[in-house]
Amino acid sequence: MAIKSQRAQRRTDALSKERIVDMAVRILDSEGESALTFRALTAGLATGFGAIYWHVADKEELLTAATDHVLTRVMTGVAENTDPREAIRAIALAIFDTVEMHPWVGAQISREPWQSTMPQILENIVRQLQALGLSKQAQLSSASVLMNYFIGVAAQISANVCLLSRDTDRSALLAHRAERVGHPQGTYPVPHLAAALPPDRVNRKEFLAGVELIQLGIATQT
Amino acid sequence: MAIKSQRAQRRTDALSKERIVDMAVRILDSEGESALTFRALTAGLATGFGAIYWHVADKEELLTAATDHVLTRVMTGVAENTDPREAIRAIALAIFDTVEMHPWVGAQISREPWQSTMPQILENIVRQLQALGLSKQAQLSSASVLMNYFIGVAAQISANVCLLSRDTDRSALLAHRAERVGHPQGTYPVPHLAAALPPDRVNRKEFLAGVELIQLGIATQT
DNA sequence: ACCTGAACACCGTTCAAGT
DNA sequence: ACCTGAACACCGTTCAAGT
Repeated sequence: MAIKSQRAQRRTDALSKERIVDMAVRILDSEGESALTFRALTAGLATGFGAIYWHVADKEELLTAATDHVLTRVMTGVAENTDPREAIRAIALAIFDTVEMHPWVGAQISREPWQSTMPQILENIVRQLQALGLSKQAQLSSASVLMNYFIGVAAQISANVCLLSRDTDRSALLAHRAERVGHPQGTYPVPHLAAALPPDRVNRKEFLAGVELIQLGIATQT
Repeated sequence: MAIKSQRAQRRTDALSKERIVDMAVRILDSEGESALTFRALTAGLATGFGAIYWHVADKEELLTAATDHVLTRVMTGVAENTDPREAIRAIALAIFDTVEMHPWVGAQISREPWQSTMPQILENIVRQLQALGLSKQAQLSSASVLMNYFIGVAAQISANVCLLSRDTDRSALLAHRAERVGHPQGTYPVPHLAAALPPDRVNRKEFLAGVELIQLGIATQT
């Protein structure tokens, strides 16, 4: 009933960029990146192509807006007035959890790293590094390592989710992997390691261990 | 003349996966990722679609094969019997230079990190970390940080090259960036930093500084 | 076994036309 | 100003047909 009255309203409430982005995020979350087409959008919003293109220039702009929307909501308020090391840890975890909840964000981050919210996150990290008393030079390389580590992990998570959703079962994926890994160069010293290390689901604990390793490196710069 | 005789031969020398991959690499290098279509391939090889699909299953397989081809050639012989720290440095530089020479490799690496040659590189890195005497646990997180840093940088390089080739001139790109960065959250403490840090061309020196920072972190684990 | 090329399904995007 | 939807250009992929 509530739905029906909303449907009746649908010509009353104007189409806005916000509503388009909301629908895009809903589609991306529920059916994955390949399901976000302009046709699916027009169907979900009950409009035509032109209506969407009136509010949004591109599919690219739509994707960055969606990423922006999800990331900013998570990043606001994170890392307020705590210890810099803790703040960096909190930022890292916020990114990790977001990408694991919305894998398409990971792909988008690695595709266009400096659009959307990423510059703000970078700036936040730099502020923490400043608080640690690092030199400008050390700030630069430290921030670069942290950001690129995040981007790399994000890309990996979304890639793994993509593979998992395509191949129906795990065993097929692993067989597929072993097959591709096994052959290429003749002798292959530690195949079990290479087959085991690329984790199907990047571990939160492992991710944090990486962050802490980087922080150890940063600590030597203070 | 040499070309003509080669053209006459074209039905004599069989189409092979290797020749297809070679042509793919040539197209990717000269005209970028968006230019690699099956139509361009058939035109370049003077065949039909079916001929290509006979040797190659997918566009995905074609891209991983192309990445494989470029990466293995660079990685073979790198880091033979030197100091582990030097070896890791050499691996890092090899990846960096490859991606800068073939930006599409960067995109592919971040899209499918564990197909193609990446597992071998990972395995090589783990061997170096083993030589440093790290514990299994430390090997894991150290290798993860290094690999993901590489993947993140690779993604960034290819993204920047994409942007640069799309926007004709640099100033337009920077203005575009400043516009997107300036607004989003009201106050924005260090805007010049955020505008300056995302480097249009990721610096080799900065990249190496990051590697060394990570190595400092690794050194605390020994 | 290996190759050809018309045909199919499906994209993003445009644009004349409506309100 | 804002919306509609047919139409366009361009993909990856298939497949009946050839050699």
